Amino acid sequence: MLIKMPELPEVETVRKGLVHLVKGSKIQAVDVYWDNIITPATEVMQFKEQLQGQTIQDVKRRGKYLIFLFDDLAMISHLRMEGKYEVEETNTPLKKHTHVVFHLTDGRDLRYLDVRKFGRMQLVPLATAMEAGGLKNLGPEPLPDTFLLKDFIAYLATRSRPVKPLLLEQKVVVGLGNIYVDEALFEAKIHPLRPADSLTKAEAKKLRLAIIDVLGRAVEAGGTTIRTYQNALGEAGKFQVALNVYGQTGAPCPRCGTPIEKIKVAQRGTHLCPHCQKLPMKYR
DNA sequence: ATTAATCCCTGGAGGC
DNA sequence: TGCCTCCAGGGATTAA
Repeated sequence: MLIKMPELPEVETVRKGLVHLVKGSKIQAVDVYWDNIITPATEVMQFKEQLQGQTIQDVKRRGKYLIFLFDDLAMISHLRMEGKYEVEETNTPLKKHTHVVFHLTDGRDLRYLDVRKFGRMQLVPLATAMEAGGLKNLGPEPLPDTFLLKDFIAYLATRSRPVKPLLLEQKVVVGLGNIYVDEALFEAKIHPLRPADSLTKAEAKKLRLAIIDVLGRAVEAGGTTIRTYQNALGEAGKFQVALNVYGQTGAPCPRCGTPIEKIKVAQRGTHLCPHCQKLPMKYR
């Protein structure tokens, strides 16, 4: 099973690679080949002009977002499904699906590639960079000290919608994508369609630990298996984490042997074990 | 205010 | 082989 989309663990690996390769580099000029990558797309000119002469002071991460800190402003970048960064000598031919090129003053380019063109970049003020744009209203990072059980329980109690789409909102906690949310719900033995406010405290406790565990293990794997920072940053699919349910339709559940089922939940493919993750009749 | 639906995109898979 | 249709999905936006 190849993991294609950059989840939080890969974004963190990309961030480290960017720091390693382009921190301290100065932008000479920017080329944009697909305006909709830039938010708002009507301000591509300003985007190019404002970045000219700026030095990359640091690269941060919040949830699945990257935040480039420059001298006078910041850039929020989301890779969405298939976005990736590469560093190449500026005379190297552009690969297909290259949409934004940051020409650096040292003869290299930082290039953004994205087959689906779903990724986005947005310039924001430096002072409020970590709360701007899509970073507004984000939930806590999926760590024991920031993702607190009491807050999780309180949040769940206020929502009646199914727990899976709630977790994908990035509001109760950040970092879960369609893959790891299925894995976390399986680990906690909770059906994706369970109304959030129907979870017991014991279930919330298990689910919180499962989320922290699944993403934490993936971060570790993502940090160890991407081989090089030489030029390809965050080339997707390099890390392998044992997936129990995602993409395992029909395969035996690792816990009980029941065939894994695939259903639709809020327009998303959803994998689960019908024996381990039971849904009471009243919620069907 | 909450929640569901729509949209953005392309490549790959499956049908014929 | 080639053409067609359908599907995948994060999050912003729009509708209900």
